[in-house]
Amino acid sequence: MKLTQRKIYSILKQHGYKLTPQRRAVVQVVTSSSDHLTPNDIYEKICDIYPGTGLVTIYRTLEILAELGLICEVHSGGNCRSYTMGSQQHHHHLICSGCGIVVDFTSHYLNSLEKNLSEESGFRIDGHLLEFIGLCRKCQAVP
Amino acid sequence: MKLTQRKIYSILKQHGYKLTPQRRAVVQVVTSSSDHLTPNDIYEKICDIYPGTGLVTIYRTLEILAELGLICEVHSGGNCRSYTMGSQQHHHHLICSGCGIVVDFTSHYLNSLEKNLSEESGFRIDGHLLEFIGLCRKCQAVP
DNA sequence: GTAGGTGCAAATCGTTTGCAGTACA
DNA sequence: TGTACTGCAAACGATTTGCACCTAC
Repeated sequence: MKLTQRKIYSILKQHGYKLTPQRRAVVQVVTSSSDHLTPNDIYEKICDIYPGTGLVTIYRTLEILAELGLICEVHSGGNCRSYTMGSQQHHHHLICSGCGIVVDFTSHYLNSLEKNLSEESGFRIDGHLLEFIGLCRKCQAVP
Repeated sequence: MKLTQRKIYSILKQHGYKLTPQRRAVVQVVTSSSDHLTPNDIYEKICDIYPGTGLVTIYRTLEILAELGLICEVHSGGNCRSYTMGSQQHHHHLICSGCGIVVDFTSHYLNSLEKNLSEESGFRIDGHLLEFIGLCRKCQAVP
């Protein structure tokens, strides 16, 4: 299930958030890229769409989108966070530390692991974060 | 293979690094804790061992140790990095969003998942990050 | 003796917050 | 109209850098 811009707009509205041009711009940028984007990447791209938008607004919008599960946060090793489109289907990331490319994958392993853990620990598990870091085929070739 | 302090010292020497008391102190702190430590955690612990050591030196020492693969960097979601002894015994965290308690666990699921992923994607996988977020038994009881 | 290591302070980077003005519903 | 949203600037915390002094080898 892929989230269209329209769908995101309506979800935002449903939750009582106003639809400002800045928010539209952020949504547009995020949905139109399959890469993971740092707030700064988004900021730069937004200069073309809706100039004058502040970086602060982008941070605040990303926070909302992440909270609603419309995008997901990626911790790609470095010191800055980045975001990528979230299909509502739970997925995980395989990140290349060389070029930064992100490969999504899903795994049924996690479901059973989560169930076991929950039973053993008594936790009510709400979510998880799984990321693999490595080098993609291309970057392995380049020294 | 478990890394002793002595072994780490000799590896440092082999690579042309000098053995200063500050570096010894960092190694001592890191090897004597099985937890994940932020540079600041280490800084505080070092006050007892070798007071006067600067936070800067800790950063620089950690960088060296990480580069030599003697410790490994952990990105526990938040905005600050932390380090842990690099044993090949990978473990993961189950974190309560209520009280913040952290439960460690290991999983053999991950090994097979990593292997599959590596084969399918062509990535050389160097590490991973797995965290579950939820509510522990106690926090579920308290509204 | 010398190159490498240290500590301080200041710079830097990513992110957050306070606040006054603005615009969506 | 009123509340939520925006943008600026300044605050903030983690990390890095410049530089003069120090110390392990």
